[in-house]
Order: sequence, then C-alpha cells, then structure tokens
Amino acid sequence: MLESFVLNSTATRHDMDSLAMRYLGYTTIKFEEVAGKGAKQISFSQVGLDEACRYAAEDADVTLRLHHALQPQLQATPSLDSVYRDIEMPLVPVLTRIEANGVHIDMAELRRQSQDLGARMLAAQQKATELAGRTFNLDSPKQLQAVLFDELQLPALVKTPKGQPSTNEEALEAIAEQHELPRVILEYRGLAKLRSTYTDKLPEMINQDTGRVHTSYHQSGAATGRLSSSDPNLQNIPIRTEDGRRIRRAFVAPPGRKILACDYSQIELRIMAHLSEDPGLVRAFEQGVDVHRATAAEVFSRPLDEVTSNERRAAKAINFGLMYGMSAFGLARNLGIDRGQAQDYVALYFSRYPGVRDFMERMRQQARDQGYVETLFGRRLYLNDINARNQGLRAGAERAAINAPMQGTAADIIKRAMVKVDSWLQDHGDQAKMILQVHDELVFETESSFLDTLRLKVVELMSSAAELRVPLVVDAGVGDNWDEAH
DNA sequence: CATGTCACG
DNA sequence: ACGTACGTGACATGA
Repeated sequence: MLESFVLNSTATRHDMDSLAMRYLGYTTIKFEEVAGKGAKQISFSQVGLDEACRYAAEDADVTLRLHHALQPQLQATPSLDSVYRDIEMPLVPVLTRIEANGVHIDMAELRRQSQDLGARMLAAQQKATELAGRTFNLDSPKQLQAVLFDELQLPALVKTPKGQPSTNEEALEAIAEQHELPRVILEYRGLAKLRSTYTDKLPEMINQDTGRVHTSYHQSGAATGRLSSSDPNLQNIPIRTEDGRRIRRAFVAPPGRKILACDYSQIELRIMAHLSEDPGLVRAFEQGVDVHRATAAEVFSRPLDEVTSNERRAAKAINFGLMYGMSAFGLARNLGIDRGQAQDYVALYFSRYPGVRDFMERMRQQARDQGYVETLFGRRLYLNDINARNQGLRAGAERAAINAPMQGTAADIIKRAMVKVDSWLQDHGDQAKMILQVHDELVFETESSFLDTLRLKVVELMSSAAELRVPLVVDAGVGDNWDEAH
C-alpha cells in the first residue's frame, strides 16, 4: 500500500484488491465473497477452513507479488525510494503505537455539555418555529430552503453546486439583516454540529477495555502526504469558537499526568520562504518578527510598529490565500473589499516578494512540463488535470501545484519528527506517550515529573526535523487538558 | 448512496 | 463568460 502511495499518491485507491488488478491484472477473492455483506455478514472465524485458507493464503501471495512489481519502480527514482524507506516505513510502528495509546476522555464532562447544548437547541428550535409561522425540520436543508426562499420570500444569493438555493452559512449571513430567522438557524446549526459530531459521539467511541478513544490514522489517504484520521476523526476537534473549544477540555490527562501540546509555528509559510528563497520573506523569519505584521508593513509601506490591526488582518488573508493559489476575486470576497482593491494588494505583494511570484510560476511550469510537483524531500504529487482543456479543471490543478509542495513538505517534516520523538520515547519507558497528530501539532500525555524533560526534548527534535534557510519554531504548551495546553 | 453542510490544519 | 483558496472526515436528510 505504501509503495503504491509513494509511487503515485493520486491513484484513487491503494488497497490490495485494486493494486492486484492494476499491477498484476489479477482478480482477488473479495472478503465479501467469503463472508457475505451487510446484516448477513458472518465473522471470518465462521468461514469454512478450505475457503478461509484460499482467501488468506492469497493475501500473503498477492502482497509479495505486488512488492516484486512495485519495489523496482520505486528504486528507479532514488528520492521516492527514500521517502518510502526513510519516512513512510519507519512511521508505521509509530502510528500503531499512537493508535494503541488512545486518548483519555472525560465522559461526564461531555455528557454535561450534551445536556447544555440540547437545552439551547430546543430554545432555538422554538424561536425558529415562531419566526417561520410553522414547524419544520431544522436539520433539513430542503425544508429550510422552502421556508426561507418560498414562504418568507428572502433572496437566494448563494447556489449549491447543483444550482439549488443554498442555506449554508454564507447564504444565511447574507440575509441575516432582513429577517431574524437566519440568525436563529445559524445558532441552531452551530449547537447541533457540536452535539451530534462530538459531545454525543465521542463517549460512544470509548473502548470498553482501555477506557480511552482510539482513532485510526490513514497513511495513504491524502494525496499531499498528510495523514488523515477517522472513527473518530480526532484531527477536526473544534477550536475556533468558545463553545467548540470547550470540547477540548474533555481531552484530559489522567490523575498525576499532564498534557503537552507542541505545534509548528507558521510552518507552511516558513516552507514557502525556504522554497522560494525570497529575500524579504526569509529576512522576516530570520528576524523572528510577526510575519503577518511584516507583510503588512511591506504591502502598505509603513514601519512595523505603525501597522494597524486591519492591515495585519488583510496581510494574513493574503499570506494564507497565496499558499492556496488564490485569485484577486477570492481575496476580495474574503476581506469584503472590491476586486480592484484586492488586485492592487496582490500586485503590491508580488512587487515586494518577487521570489514568491517566481516560485509560484515555477511550480505551475514544472507541473505542466513534468506532470508533477515535489516536496523538499522528493515526494511527488501528480496533477492529472494540469493540461486539461477544461479551464476550471486546469485552474484547480494549478492551485494544487502551488499548494502541494508546501502542505506536502510540512507533512514530511512532522512525519520525520514523529519517528525521532517516538524513538526517543521508546528509551524512556512509559513515562510519556504520543497520543495525537493534527497536521502541524503533536500531543503527548506524560507523568508530571517527566514534563520538563519531555518538553525540552520534543521541541529540540521537532525543530531539527528539517534544515531550512529559516528557523523552524515550535510552540509548546502544558495543561491538565488539551484546551489548557494551547 | 448522493447531497448539503460544517468541523479541522 | 464563468468560476473563483488547498487538503481532509462526519453527520442528517431523503431518495
């Protein structure tokens, strides 16, 4: 699976059945053929021995045949072979340990929050019924659309991809001044999301044997080289709103232990500075200044200490937008300014950071010429649509070509750090465990007496996971729960 | 199972 | 003229 992923991360699937067909032209026995599916599925232990033997032996056989087919391809490109051998393979036992460690959850805290959210949802629901003049299912976009756009005759300003009037947050914000109902729906949606996805679900996911929640990490999930997390997804626990943040308070250290959360500061922007070699951006990071403030100072031509909060906010939007290949249109919408103004900002930005403009054009060109772009460590992302006749597809591929080297290099760096940190932890008994990875952050649970040693070492190992022409800064926080540690 | 929506970096 | 920021996973609805 990992050999296939490193060879071509954009191939849709990397499971054994798909790979057997693709590389060996061989149709495997499917699990569902021996065990059935759905409600009638039986356990593998109930499958007859002859059939079970054929199925299981084929697994081992096909895996070796695939290895014989894929390994030479990998070795033909030394940088890819290195990504496979030096990053992905060593990470496998690390992820196994993190999954087995699991996270300690304060179930009573989540139950209390569910109660509170439920009461507030009921109040919002009653208010919504009153404002709509009838009962309807607030969870149904279809029914809500009928109420807002047919019955109340509010303007449908946003369309879904299918062309229907959208009831998403942007659409509701746009009509919130004309009627009270949209605001109430937004309130309800926020509460319902937290309850259904987090405060109700997480307690159900606690393993009865360990008393902890064990996520699954997927190493061949995201084409850029990032991990993904599922069942439950612990990489999208809320943080942006106060109600959301509260959920992190339920991610607690057991008695006598502490939570340590370590995250890379502005890692993708630092990688952009490194890859682009832009003198202005590199200097900003070398001097350790607030990079959004520095960008604002450049774009708006004023001393660092005269940058207003609004200018800093605009500069932050520009910095992030650029990493995603954003257009002036996107920036305008994000900042609520007109397109001409946004175009001026972008032009000004590129005149101050010409290396960034050149880097972005270089990535587009490389994608067109070679069909792929690379991370600092040589991981490739193929862009199948880069020469598409369809302009929308092609533009999307160009944006991905700009973003992938930064997102992918960040993924490589934290994976290298995880392998180093895990190796060090292995030599220090059970005093601390790695329990979560969230793209630019590692979270640990440690004996209180081990905390200072752990913090010092983790920061050192994370900072030294790559040699960039700018410092790789790690912020570390401590608490009795994950929220406090931030 | 498709769709719409929304949580995260 | 059109669409417009990269990468994920989970939930509820409704066919």
